Amino acid sequence: MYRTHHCGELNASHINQTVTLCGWVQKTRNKGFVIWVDLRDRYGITQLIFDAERSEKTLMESAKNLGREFVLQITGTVIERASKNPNIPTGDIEILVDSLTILNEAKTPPFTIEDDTDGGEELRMKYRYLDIRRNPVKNNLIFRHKVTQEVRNYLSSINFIEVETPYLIKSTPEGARDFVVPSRMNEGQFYALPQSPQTFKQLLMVGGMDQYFQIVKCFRDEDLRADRQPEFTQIDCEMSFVEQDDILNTFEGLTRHLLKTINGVEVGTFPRMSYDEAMKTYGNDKPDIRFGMAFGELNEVAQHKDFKVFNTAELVVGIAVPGGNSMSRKDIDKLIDWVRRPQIGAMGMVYVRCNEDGSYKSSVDKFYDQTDLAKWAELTKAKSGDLICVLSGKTKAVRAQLSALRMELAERLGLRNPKEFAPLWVTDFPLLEWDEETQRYHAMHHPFTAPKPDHIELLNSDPSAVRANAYDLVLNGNEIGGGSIRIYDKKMQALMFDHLGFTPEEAKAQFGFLMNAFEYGAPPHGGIAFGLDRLVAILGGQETIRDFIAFPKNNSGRDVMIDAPSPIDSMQLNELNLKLK
RNA sequence: GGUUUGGUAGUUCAGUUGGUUAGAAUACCUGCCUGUCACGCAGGGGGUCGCGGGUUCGAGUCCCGUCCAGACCGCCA
Repeated sequence: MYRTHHCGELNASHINQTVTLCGWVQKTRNKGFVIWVDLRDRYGITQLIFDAERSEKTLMESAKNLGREFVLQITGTVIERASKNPNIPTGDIEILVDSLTILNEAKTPPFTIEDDTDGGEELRMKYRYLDIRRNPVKNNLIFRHKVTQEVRNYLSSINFIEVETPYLIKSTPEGARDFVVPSRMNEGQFYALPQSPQTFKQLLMVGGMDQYFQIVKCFRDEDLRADRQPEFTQIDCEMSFVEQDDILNTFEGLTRHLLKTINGVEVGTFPRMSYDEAMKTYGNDKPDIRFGMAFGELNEVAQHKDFKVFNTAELVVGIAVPGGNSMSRKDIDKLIDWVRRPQIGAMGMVYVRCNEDGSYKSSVDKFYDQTDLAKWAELTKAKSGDLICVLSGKTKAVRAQLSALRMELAERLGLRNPKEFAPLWVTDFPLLEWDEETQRYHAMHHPFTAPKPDHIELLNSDPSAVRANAYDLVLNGNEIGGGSIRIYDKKMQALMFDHLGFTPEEAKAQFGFLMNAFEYGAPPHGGIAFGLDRLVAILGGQETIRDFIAFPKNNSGRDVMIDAPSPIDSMQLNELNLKLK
């Protein structure tokens, strides 16, 4: 047996016991007459003591030569410290070491293994195994484990069955780019890694599994972000014989359970908001509702004056920034520069100062009097001391711009409290979305989403008006889950592919297996998938998912530790019948 | 593909208008230190200023190109 105890568990009650510990050298403090060594493992830190008076000379010598991150096994006696450290759980005791075994030596690590490390992102990724020794990363991984454990417990307790689905599947042109895998045995043919187990979980419903879930890796070959990795994990779920409400209630239950067991937060019934309403009120289909700053549409009161910019705009819309009137002219100018950055793309910004005395001072006083501005304040729910920011232009673009401004200001004002959780269901998503590039409709969710029954008629007359029983679960301004009621009728599915521009032959070649299955008694079904990485990060109070993934990829999709992707040798290429350009 | 910020000691960073031998902190090494725990004190070693080119009497600093990294936009059914 290597050890009798962990480095985090010993306290005054263990005094006089002989113990054996294993761990890494966090730090040595050599005072000459006495050497202290902080020994660290997953559970904590225990102080070892080597003493000129009480320890053998050879032992003192070996202790002197210990370097950071050496791996040790020590046996010694738990003794009370002469001077205690109230800051750590083991601070009352230390181990007077009798025997010391160096299990492994270590080079000096390239960054310090401490909570506030001096290491930069790139270095930490290259030596991720050292990074994982640090508390913040270690604790995130443990946190993630707790979340997945709770998910499995909860779903299992309500009759869900976890089923694994294949990773080597078929490439489809819809949606994100596929990662492809060449097949050696089938010359010139490729598998694709799943972007989601979507069709398989539907086939499991046809197979009568009734309530399925899977914590599963998915793959999308698209550019990365702080909250996006090319391989990521979903909590993928599907249910048979359900309506939208059944699914929303079931997974509201799961989410509430997680918030309670993981965060100790009790949340009431989740509010629901239609997609159209979310776009109108927050300019965004994943609004952060922890704070107000709802949009006020000002067309009625701001147009038909002499201000051309507004008169020619499709939408004039503003938000009230709480306490924003305290901003200096310079601050506001900076804010205007901010919205004019190409990433935001606004042409300019009109502002109204809401003075304490109830008067208004705007950047467009030439065109609007106090009565006009009072109406703006009413529509944006601005109070005295606020600043109203107004943007105008094409509806879609302006909403995106003002939404970005709203989030930025909320961040600056500290309104995005990571300890506060505001879940929201966004429902009634459009079924289809016009794509300018390919000049055709795309499925907004995916091509298996059912239109609302009373909207089927609209498919021919006004496709973009068709709404689906599709929904997203939004938490603190992040989409953490999304799903829909599926099509389970072959004819309906064929009609859907038709609207998406598939010929019947293409539809059959790519999704024939699904439509065939629908001919053998497919139950009505629907489901949802949660982005686990994102969910875990947000429950953990962060928005970047990388430190909740043991071995993440960098911005260019590289694993800098193992140096992947990398070329393969010509033997391998030959075997796969591949030739490089 | 685009916008933007950065790349200087092992590490995190500073480096003024282009001007002497490129600095600080920390880490590392040596010595000292009778209770440390961010230990302290004294000393020491450590640099292809990402790479290539240009301007100049002179470039870490200015210009062009390029590579790498971060954030964001496009993209992500």
